[in-house]
Amino acid sequence: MNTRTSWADLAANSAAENTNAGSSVNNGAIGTISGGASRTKTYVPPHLRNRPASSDPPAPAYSGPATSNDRPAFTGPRWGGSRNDSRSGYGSGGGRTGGWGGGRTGGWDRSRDREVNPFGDDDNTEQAFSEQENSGINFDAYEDIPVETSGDNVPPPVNTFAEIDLGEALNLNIRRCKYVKPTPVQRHAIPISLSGRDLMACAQTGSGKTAAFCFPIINGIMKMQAQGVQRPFRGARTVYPLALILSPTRELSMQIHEEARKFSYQTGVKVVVAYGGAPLNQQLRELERGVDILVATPGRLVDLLERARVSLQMVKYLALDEADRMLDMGFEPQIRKIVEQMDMPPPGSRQTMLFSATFPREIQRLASDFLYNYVFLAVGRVGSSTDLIVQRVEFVYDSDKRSHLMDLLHAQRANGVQGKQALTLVFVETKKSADSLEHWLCVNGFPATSIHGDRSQQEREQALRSFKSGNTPILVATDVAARGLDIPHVAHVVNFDLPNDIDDYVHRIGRTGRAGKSGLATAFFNESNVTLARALADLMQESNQEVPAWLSRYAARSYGGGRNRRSGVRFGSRDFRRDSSYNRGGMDYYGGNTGSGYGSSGGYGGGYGPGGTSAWD
DNA sequence: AAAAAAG
Repeated sequence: MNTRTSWADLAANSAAENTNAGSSVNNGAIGTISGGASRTKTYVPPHLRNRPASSDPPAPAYSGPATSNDRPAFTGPRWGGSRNDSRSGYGSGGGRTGGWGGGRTGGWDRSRDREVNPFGDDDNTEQAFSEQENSGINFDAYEDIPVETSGDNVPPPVNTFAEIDLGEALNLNIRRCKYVKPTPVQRHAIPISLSGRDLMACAQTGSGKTAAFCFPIINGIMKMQAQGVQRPFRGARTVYPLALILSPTRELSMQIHEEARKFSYQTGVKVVVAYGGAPLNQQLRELERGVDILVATPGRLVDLLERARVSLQMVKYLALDEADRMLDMGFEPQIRKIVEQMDMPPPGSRQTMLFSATFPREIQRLASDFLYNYVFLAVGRVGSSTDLIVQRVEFVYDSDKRSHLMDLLHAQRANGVQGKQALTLVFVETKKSADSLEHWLCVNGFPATSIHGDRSQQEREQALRSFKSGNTPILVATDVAARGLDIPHVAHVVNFDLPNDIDDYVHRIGRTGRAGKSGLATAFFNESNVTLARALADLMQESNQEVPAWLSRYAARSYGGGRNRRSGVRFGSRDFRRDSSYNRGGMDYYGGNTGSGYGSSGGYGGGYGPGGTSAWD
């Protein structure tokens, strides 16, 4: 599909494609979602299985309403109304006055206890581009996606949501989200989770992972509530979530929270988010109104745990998104503290799900500490980091990078769609260079904003909104924006500075080409990136990209240093338990390979783009 | 060496 055209054409085409309204919608399967299937097996919540009596939570003294059904919901805008990016275009000086928390105008109706409809048009920024996009769905391609599973008695995949008994309320939300058919990772992961098994899942960026772990969690909590689960009482100020979802960045936690709220609408399951950089008091108030699913970043959660405002004692579901990042050197101690050193039930007494697009084997080894008899699942490329993204590498000296970027942007603007610059995400190495590049772009007439860890949380969120809305169609970012963020319509990802780790590259370019759309990724390569040459060349080759001869020469010259050398795996990752080097004294009971190898390789799922939010992440 | 995550 990659006939050679100029990058400018590619960017323009990709932008055009992303704003065109497609028409072929498949709504056949919707009608077949069954309200309540005829499954009569009594449900045993995970915490009641294999559980020594001694570890039961203390008898609850609290006998009030056990579920969070009847809580008022917040109807106001998040932190005051929408604002324009104050830095957009330098001088446009968007006047935002309020700071945090000032804008809690909506209030909530205590008497009615009405839940805000998350499907409403609360969030205008998201709607700016996409009225009625619906790209064609290439369901046949699903069959070609390579899948690897390993572990004991792996539950078989399903083909439709109708085959799984998720419950009426959840089915309704799935329909509201316009999800017609489960994505490949959902087809496999949901039955595994519903069967009560722990899971380590490796699936490409934008493949529907959030729903894959949210659906079973929501379903499980609904069942617990139907059985009248009761929580301990340790003073009114301590809350007991039943599920915990951790992610490595604040914005990703926000995004997961928004998704989870949609999935749990009118299910009686309450989702709350907690992250740093935002006023603690507001989050505490939300928590006090009750929480079933807590979405959090590690730092803020540790804070809440140490203040005893949150107890993990009742956690029955633990999900780590971007799990490999969560367990890398910077995060691991914090994660271990949360998972192993507070009051969370141990593996086997809770259900644990780890998801990521990349899963290096040493990280798998660390992660296995959190898991009990788990299933490993790797779902092959689903139209990301592969054929759907055209990857280009250009040799550019540091001193030429700016003017080169300028050339790209100029040509892109010339080919702009509807007079609008296509959304371009520019990754740089440092926070400082993000600031200076943003400034330089603005000075040179390109409306840009930036996101990185030295900006205030308001600025970060504002930048993201402004970018999504097309107000500032260029976003300069550090790796804070590399993972998980679902930004529709990103036409072009520029690796102004390449990362040192090929996995980071994979995550970065995964910000484009989402939900079955095409995308373009351009990387500036020079001598300071030689350690990446081999991995980059291999990755590009694997995804049928044109590898420049000069890059191949760099690749051949480098001695394939360990970490960055992809070991010729067909796709994604491989269960480290199956590597021959992993053998702890005959503990071989994991060895059984029940792999449902769909054998074939290549091919991608067309995917569907339900208005606004994709089913894919 | 840098980025992220608490204030």
